[in-house]
Amino acid sequence: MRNVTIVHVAEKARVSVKTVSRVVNNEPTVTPELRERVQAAIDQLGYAPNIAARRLGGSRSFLIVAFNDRKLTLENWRSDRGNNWIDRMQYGAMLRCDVHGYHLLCELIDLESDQLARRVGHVLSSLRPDGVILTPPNCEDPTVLDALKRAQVPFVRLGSAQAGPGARVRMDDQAAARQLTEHLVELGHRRVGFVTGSARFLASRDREEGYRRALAAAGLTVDETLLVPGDFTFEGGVAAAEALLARPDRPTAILAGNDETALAVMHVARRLGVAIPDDLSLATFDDTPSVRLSLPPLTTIRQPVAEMAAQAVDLLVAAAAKDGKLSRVDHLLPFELALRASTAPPP
Amino acid sequence: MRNVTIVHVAEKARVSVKTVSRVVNNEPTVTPELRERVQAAIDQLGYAPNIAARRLGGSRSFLIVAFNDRKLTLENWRSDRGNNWIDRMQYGAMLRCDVHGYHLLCELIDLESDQLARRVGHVLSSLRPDGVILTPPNCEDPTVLDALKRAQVPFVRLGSAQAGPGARVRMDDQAAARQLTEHLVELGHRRVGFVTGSARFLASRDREEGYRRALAAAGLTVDETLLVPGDFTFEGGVAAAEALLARPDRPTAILAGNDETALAVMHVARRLGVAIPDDLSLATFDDTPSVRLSLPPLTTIRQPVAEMAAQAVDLLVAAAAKDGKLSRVDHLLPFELALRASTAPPP
DNA sequence: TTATATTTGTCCACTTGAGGACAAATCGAT
DNA sequence: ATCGATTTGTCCTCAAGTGGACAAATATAA
Repeated sequence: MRNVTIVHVAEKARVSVKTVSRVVNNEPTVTPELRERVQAAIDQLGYAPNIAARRLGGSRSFLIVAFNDRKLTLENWRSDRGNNWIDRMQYGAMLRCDVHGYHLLCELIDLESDQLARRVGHVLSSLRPDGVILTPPNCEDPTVLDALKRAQVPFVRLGSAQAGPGARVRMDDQAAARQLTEHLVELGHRRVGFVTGSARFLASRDREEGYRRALAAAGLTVDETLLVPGDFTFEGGVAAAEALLARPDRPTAILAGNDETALAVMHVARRLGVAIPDDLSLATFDDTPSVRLSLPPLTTIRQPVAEMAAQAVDLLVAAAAKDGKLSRVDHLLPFELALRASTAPPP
Repeated sequence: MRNVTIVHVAEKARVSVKTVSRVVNNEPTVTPELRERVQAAIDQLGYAPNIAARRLGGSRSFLIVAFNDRKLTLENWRSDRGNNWIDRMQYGAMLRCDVHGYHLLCELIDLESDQLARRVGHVLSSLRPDGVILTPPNCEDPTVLDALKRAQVPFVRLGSAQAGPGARVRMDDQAAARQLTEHLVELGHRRVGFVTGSARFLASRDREEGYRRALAAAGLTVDETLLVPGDFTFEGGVAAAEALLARPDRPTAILAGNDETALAVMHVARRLGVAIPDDLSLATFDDTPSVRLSLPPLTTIRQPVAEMAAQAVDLLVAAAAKDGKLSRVDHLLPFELALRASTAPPP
C-alpha cells in the first residue's frame, strides 16, 4: 500500500494542500462544506498525517513523554506491594492522548544512575515532546527537574505534595483525611488514633490537618497522645501500633498514614488478639491491592490517578496548542472513599 | 537552550556532517580516532539525533508500537485478576528499546469497536513504526492482523498459541505442563488429575500433551477419567473439581488449566474439607497475583513475559536494520516453575 | 456597482537528517 | 613515485508536512 500523503488527499478533494492542512489543524477559516469534503477524502483514503513531518515542519510534536521510575515499575508486578500508580496513570493518559491525536511515550529512568541527566536529555532531545508527565518519585528529583527546565519542555508533576517548578496535579490529602475521619466519627468512634506518615512528606501534614479538622468539626477535642508518628514503613507502623494498642484506653479506631502502615497495624492487632473491625476499626490511604485482598479488606482512600493523568495531558496539549508555555497551576482532584469491612461501629 | 543539531556536532569535531552521520549510524568506514573525536563532541554537546528527521529522511523510525487491549489493561488494576501481562511486556520491551536507541509507544485498542481497523491504520500511518508488538488477545484478532498486513509493518505476536502471520514469541506450554507434572510425580503422587483448559486454545492441547508425556516418562499409565475438561472459567473449574473430588478414589494431586480454574478447585476443596496441600496438592499455570496471595500460595508456572517482549524488540530492530522484512520465526522461551506451599507429598 | 471582508490558493522557505554518487584526500605497499 | 585501496568530504535530492506572505476568488454589505 503506497503511503497516503496530504497531496493525495488534496487531489481527491480537489483542493490545495494548504486547505487540507487547515482542516487537519482545525483552523477556523474554512467553510463547513469544504471542511466536509476534505474530511470525506481523508476518511476514504484512511489518511493520517505523518507525525515526523509534522514535528519537523511545525512547532508541535504530538508526543507526550511520561517518565516512570524503573524500580517502582518493577516492584509493581514483582511484589504485591505496588499500588498500580503507573498503570493507572498510563491508562488515563493514553485515553486522553487518543482524544487529542497525541501519543504517549513511556520511558523508564533510574534515579540512582549517574547517567540520569544525560538520559533525560537524550530522550527530550531526540523526541522533542510537547510535554512531559512525571510520576512519583521522579517529580521531586532535582536532577530530573533540572534537565526538564534546561530543555524548556512543559511538564506536569503528578501526585507530588511538594511545591516546585512546572504544573502540578494531585488529590486533596487534607480533604481525604478529613472525610476518612468523619466516616469513623459517624460510626460512633470517639477515640480515633492516627499513625501519621513520614514528616518529610508534605502530604502527611495535610492529612494530619484534615484529621484534626474533622475531629474539631465534630466537637471532639484532639487527644495528642493518640497521634503517633509513623514513617510509611512496616516497621515504623508496628512500633506505632504497639504504642497505641498496648494502652489500657486504646483507641477504638485507627487511621494509618498509608497502606504499609495499615498492614503493620493489622499485624500487631492480630498478635494482640484485637479483632478488626469488631474491636478496632482501621482505615488508610492509597488502596493498594494488598489492602483489597487483606482479611478484612480495608476502608481506604483511592487516588484518582487516571483522572490526574488525563488532566495532565489536557494541560500539556493546551499549552502546546497555544504558545508552548505551561502556566504554573496546581490542580486538586477529588478522591474516592472505598468503604470496606475494616470499619464498623465501636464495640 | 538552542537545539543541538548534527551541524553543531560536525563543527565542534571539525568534520563533515556526513561523517557525524556515519558515526551515529555505526557505519564501518570510519577510523577509530575520528569516531572517538566525533563521539566526544556528541557527548559534550549532549546531542541526540532528532527522531523525526531521521524518520523522514531515512528508512527507519526508531519507534516500536505495542497494541494492548483496552479492557485487559483496565482489569489489570481494577480487579486483582489481572496477570500483569501488559506491565511485564512493557518493562521488558522498554529496557530493550533503550539498548537499541528505540522508543516504545503503547497504544490501547478496543477489539469490539467498529473503528478498530481505522484506529490501527491511523496509528501506523501517522507513526510509521519499524515494528509492532501484539499482546493477547490482540494477536489473534483478524481485523488487527489484517490492518497490520496492509500497512506492511513487521509484527511479533507474543504468547499466542495459534499459528498465523508475523513472528511469534511464546513459552513452551508443553514443556511447562510436563515439568509441573514431573514435580508432582517426584513428590510421590501417582494419581494426578487434570482440569484441562478450554479446547479452543491451542495452548490447552499443548499442556495436556505435556501432562501425558510426563506421566508416560515416569512409567505411569494415564487414567483418562482423571482428565476433566475445564474452560478457564471459575464455574467450569468448580464443576470439574466436584467431579474429581467427589470420587472415592480421588486424585492426590490436581493440575489446573489456569489460575482461575485453580482458585475454583481450592474453593471446592475447602467446601469438601479437603486440605491443601495435606490431602491434595494443587498446581497451576500463569502466576497471577491472586495465586501468590491465596492460602496457601499456589505452585505455578510463570511465563517469561518480559523476556519474550525483549526478544520481540530484538527481532523487530534486527529486521529494521536489515531490509525491513521480518522472517516468520516462532521462538519458544523457557518458563519458570514457582514452587509454593500448595504442593507436598501425598498423604 | 463598488468597497470590504472572508475564504481559498499559490509560492516559497524551513525543519533535520538519510542516502547516494562521486570527488578528493590520505595511506600503505610495491 | 605510482598504483590501489580506504577514508573523508562535497553536493544534491528527498521525506511530508508547517507557517507566513500575499494574491486571487468569492461572498457580503453599503
